[in-house]
Amino acid sequence: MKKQREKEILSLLVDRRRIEVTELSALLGVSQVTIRKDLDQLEKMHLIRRVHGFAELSSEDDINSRLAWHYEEKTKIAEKAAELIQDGDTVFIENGSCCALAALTIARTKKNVTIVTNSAFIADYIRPEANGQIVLLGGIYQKESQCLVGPMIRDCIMNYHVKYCMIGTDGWSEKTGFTNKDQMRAQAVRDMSASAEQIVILTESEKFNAAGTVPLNLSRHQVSVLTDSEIPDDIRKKLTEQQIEIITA
Amino acid sequence: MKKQREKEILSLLVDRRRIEVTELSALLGVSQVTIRKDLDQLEKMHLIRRVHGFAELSSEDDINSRLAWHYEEKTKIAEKAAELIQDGDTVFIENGSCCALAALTIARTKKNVTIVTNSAFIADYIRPEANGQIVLLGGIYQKESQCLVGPMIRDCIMNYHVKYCMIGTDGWSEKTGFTNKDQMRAQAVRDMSASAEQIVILTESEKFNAAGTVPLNLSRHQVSVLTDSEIPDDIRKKLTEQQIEIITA
DNA sequence: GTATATATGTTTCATTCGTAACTTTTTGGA
DNA sequence: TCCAAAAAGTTACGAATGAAACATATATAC
Repeated sequence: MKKQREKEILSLLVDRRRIEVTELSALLGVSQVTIRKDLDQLEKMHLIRRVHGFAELSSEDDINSRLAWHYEEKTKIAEKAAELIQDGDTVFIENGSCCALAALTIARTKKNVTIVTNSAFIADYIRPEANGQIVLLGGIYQKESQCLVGPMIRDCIMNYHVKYCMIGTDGWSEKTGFTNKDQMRAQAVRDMSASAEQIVILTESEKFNAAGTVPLNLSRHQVSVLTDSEIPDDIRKKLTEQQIEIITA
Repeated sequence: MKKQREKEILSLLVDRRRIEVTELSALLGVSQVTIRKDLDQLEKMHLIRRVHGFAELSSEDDINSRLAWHYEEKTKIAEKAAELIQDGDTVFIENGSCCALAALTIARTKKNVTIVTNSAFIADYIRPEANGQIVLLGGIYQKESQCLVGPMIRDCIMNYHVKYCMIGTDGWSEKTGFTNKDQMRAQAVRDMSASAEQIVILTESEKFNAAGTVPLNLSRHQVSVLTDSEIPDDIRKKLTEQQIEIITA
């Protein structure tokens, strides 16, 4: 299968954080030159960083390194998300690795789409590819996540009303619904959602295993979940009972 | 003199964009290893990028590469700018290479300073060093300059009122005053200035040689210029006649 | 003034790097 | 089914790299 080896390299890196070129070459049974070409590719996609003799994941809690985890599923989810968008649309995209990939896919495949986001990471990430407008919402800059939070978000978002707001999550449970790690970011999500007709949650099915700490409380909105096909049937059933639409990529 | 050689490397790079390690070594009469150590240093400062066998400036119209040009003067100007700020202050900083250095210097040397900026570049640039808060103003994201413009800036800035607003410029003449290349960014400067008591323009004296295309029209504000000591006497005189204070670094 | 540390620069060497030319595998028509 | 073009992988090699051990200059303390 195409790119199979690149995925293996990624999952090895997710485990080990740092591997020598020589070791990769031995492990995967191909020449070092081949490995280097793969690594060059992965570096172009910002998934890894190269140093003399090694390859390593970008940096600890960077979105880039989170992208390496379950990259294939995320790619599929992002492609499906892009299908929701038409040329010329405006869409809200919140912070998170799935969202970043979705934004990139939209920027690459659609024409003249305005992407409104509270993520400085995403703005920079799609910068080289975007042909439409990028709008960054103002706020307090969270240094680790590179996203913007705080009351300014609400002031900024009032200038817009859109159909789709794409958001990430770090967990789910039947009681809490979708969750998040951070109060400030959760509030940013709510503020952005308030000016959108429909919330689309982008997440790998694995996240359904456990809930995070801060419930997003999105119950008043029309919510869809866009996830991979591995989502278990029982969870699928529970989500449907809660009037949440499920789209699988 | 300390770091003399690094400066020479920089100015060579500004001319040529791309030089081999071997050539640098021959030109400056030191070993390749020494050159490599210098280049490692410069890369740490984000002034250059290294590729196998070469060193090159970051990328064409990136702020990083503009930093390499007159780096020494800019450093001095940035240090002087930082002296204006006290621990705990809030300061506006606009986009531009001098401003980026000033923001970095403030972040490094002051405690708990809130930096409010319309430059996503600066937010990211000072991210690792900042101990205080960074606030990014919302707006349309200009892809090349990574700064934010448009009417949203005004909405965001209304939440603040500060003493100093630090801005860059690309030129000056007696008739136009300070200028800029871009209407949108000029308006962002005006909007930010409106909530500040004093405008501080950070610029190398070289910029006084010619005016750009878009006048900033700052005449209603108290304006200071922070520049290097090479500013010619006649210009110094003209600025003083226009009630513009001159601070030399 | 001398000794001790610290920064700067050099030499050497095994290892890694990118490029080019060549081989194998996949792909997509006729 | 077969063939040509494109993609993926390999081999080979000179040049560039980082690390370590050593040398020299500069600063700091006593």
